[in-house]
Amino acid sequence: MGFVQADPIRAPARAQDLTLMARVKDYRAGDLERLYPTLDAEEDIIPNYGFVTRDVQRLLHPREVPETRVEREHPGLIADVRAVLHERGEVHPRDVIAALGARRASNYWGGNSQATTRALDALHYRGEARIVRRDGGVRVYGLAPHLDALRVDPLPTPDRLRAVVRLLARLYGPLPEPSLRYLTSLSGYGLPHLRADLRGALRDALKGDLEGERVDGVPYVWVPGDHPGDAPAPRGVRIVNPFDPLVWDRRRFEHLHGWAYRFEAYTPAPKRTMGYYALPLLHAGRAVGWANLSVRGDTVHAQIGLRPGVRLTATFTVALDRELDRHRAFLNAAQVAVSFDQT
DNA sequence: ACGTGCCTTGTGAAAATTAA
DNA sequence: TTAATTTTCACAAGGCACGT
Repeated sequence: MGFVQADPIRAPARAQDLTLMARVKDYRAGDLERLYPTLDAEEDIIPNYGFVTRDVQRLLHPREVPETRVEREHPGLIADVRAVLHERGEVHPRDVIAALGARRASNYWGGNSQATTRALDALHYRGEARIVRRDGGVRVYGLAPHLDALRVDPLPTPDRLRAVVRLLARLYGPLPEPSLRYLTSLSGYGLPHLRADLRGALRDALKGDLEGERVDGVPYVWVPGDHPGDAPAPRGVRIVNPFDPLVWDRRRFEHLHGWAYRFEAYTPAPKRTMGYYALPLLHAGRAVGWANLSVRGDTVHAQIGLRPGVRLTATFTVALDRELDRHRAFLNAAQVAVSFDQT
């Protein structure tokens, strides 16, 4: 995949775990965090925050970063945090609070965070630090000599840009051209000084690297070898997370499945129609509804919503039970309790 | 109390398309 | 060729589930 998007909300498991359990045999919730130090994995941004291989990370560095908000709000703090990191070699956010004191900083999403933690994040963004592991989901920071080396000997910029667009097209394609444009612009956060060139790289890819066809008048694109007609017809039921590449592009979802899936975490509770963290549910490749999963005690509670007109055939319920049992094992639970939303 | 992530919606600007 | 209209793009703003 090259990139797996991270999200910490456990409903029922972190997004990265859900994405991986759909693709890795016998994957269990928490495996990525547990095995991360032994894997060819880094945390970085393309097109969003998540986990990348080092080959992919080389496309993103060296990164020329404009002044971040925490640097503006707390002049000099990042130098102090850098000094603590270099002195210890490895720090948990609470170590830095202990060393430098607690100070508030506003974060991008409108909330408050510890200023020192924002500064660690800024060092990571700048390629001056890496995530060495997570401690119960909390990032532990260390030095990043492999990124220092890239400052001296970077990949050629045109190669980096071309590979970024190809990665997006491979991971999220086949997909509508405007969606690839959107993914490319989002990736500008991972390559802030190459934003304009990224647009050019997309133009070049559309003329050269990628293939495409119109579907119902919508221009779809993909990397050579990924022609949608070549994929085997999917079978069974699959419950996937909101950030899975299979459903990430809401435009494609709506075009292919005929209804709008929405991530409703930002929707005020009374206005939600599916649920805070409803997971798209597919049967034989068609999105037929959603699932809200939670673990209480040793039981996975599955609340299933179905689109109008979807019937509970024997084929469907057997396949659903099989999928829920996969989730039960993944979540290390003993049993499953299923209920259906009234529609 | 804190750490952790981000998608959707609204708005105005720009670009593309169509009409004059 | 220019004006009008439609479509696309870019940006800003905002909240919460869950575990420690």
